[in-house]
Amino acid sequence: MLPSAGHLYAGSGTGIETTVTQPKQRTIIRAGTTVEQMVRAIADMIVTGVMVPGERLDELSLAARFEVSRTPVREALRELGAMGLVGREPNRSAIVKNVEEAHLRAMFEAMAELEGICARLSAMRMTADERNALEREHRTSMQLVGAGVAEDYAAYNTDFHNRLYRGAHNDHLLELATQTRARLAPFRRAQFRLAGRLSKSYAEHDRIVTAILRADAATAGTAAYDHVAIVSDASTIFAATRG
Amino acid sequence: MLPSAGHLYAGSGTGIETTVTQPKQRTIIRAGTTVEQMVRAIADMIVTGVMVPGERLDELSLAARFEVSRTPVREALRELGAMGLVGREPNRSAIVKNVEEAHLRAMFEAMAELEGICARLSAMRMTADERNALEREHRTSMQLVGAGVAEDYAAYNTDFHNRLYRGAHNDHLLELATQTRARLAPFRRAQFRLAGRLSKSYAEHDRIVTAILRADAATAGTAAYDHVAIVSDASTIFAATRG
DNA sequence: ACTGATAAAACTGTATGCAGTTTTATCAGT
DNA sequence: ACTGATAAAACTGCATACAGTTTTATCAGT
Repeated sequence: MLPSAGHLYAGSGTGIETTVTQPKQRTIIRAGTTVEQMVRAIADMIVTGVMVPGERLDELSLAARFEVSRTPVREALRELGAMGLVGREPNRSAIVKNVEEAHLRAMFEAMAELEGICARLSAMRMTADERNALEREHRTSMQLVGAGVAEDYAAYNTDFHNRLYRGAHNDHLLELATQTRARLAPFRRAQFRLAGRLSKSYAEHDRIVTAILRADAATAGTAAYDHVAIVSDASTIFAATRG
Repeated sequence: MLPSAGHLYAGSGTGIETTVTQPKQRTIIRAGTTVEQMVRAIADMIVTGVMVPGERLDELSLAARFEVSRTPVREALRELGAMGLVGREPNRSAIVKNVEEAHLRAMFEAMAELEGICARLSAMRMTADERNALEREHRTSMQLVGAGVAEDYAAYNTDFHNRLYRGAHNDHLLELATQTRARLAPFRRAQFRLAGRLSKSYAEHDRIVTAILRADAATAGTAAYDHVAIVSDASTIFAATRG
């Protein structure tokens, strides 16, 4: 599987790896269903520029490429359509959408606002247990920074942000944040490959955690907003250089 | 098609109408593909409570219900999953996601935050034309309040809020707001039947409009937040009485 | 050569079939 | 009666097949 996209995964930490001989345990990484794998793979190819905007994604070619039938390909394309990464019209091939500058910025801006809200609400609503867990995990993550394994830190990072979303104690907000984050995932994946980003990220997290532990809602909100805004900047630069 | 959901469309304005005798021209309304129709039909059934949270959506039953094969059903379910209306896990039936009491409050809170953000950004970013249009429409709506036709005011109200969402000049925020609003729609509908709600709504709009015209972002944000929060209160009361 | 009609190829939309997984029902052992 | 094992039924994931639509290639008429 993933014949042409394979190299994308070699060091990207999505951990798909489909050596048939190996049982698909892989701790918690869970490769997921065929369709999920394809969604991620294609999403990555789109945002990394391997597939250029306007490029046709015909089902048969993709099926051949991923060595599956057209059925899962169709489902993957539909999901990518819902994610806004590909355009779809009846009886026409799906085409790679131009995730152009403007919309990317919009998504990051929205993400920043959402994270800000979650952090603010977390500062007000997190239980003692949640605060303790947040602090504990945050401290632990320092070691990951030292180790410099981007892959591990990315996994922790996801966990950290999910804690913020859940800490707001608002299911719908959690859903909106998760959803937006999922859409930005492919853009963010490339992020941690940048030098020095890890320790900066940790410092930013620290500001957020400290504010939340102090129940300082306003500071937590702005800190979280800024954290995303920074990633946004770095990411748009990346997007600009690839085009 | 749409055997059980048919009545939903009779007066709902989604304009699907599937009388087979009629050619599917329908100007620009475009019924769309089978899958699109199903997505909308199922989404409506979920949101209107015809399908209750936790209910299993097994593919075979749906296929029978809509008189199609499982393939389009699967694609519809995948899209609904991406929309967040149904939950999906590998090898399990899709299930209708929760829209219960607690979640309802969460949705209103999230909606308030989103409206607040949109109003704030609108105050900063609306073009002169947008501001003028907003003011003009707002003034016109006063007559609707006088007439007291809740239905007409509701239509205007939707328009007003959409202006706010668009005024933020952020596609993704527009999407999140629209999506959340759509989910709350059924709960909000009963709102305007409450006595005195119309003129109160107008007054609240007025505060928002004034702030936006003055480019007073902070005031616009809080005014919009409060506007939704008020509707939320009235609505949760309603929700309590119906259950 | 150039346009327009026409046929072939390519491709999407949907149906159906099979393999593997999960759920449900049945029944022996206690 | 009640638990746990086991077999049957139900259902999902994926593959394949076919019908209908769109695109491309070909060729007659100018």
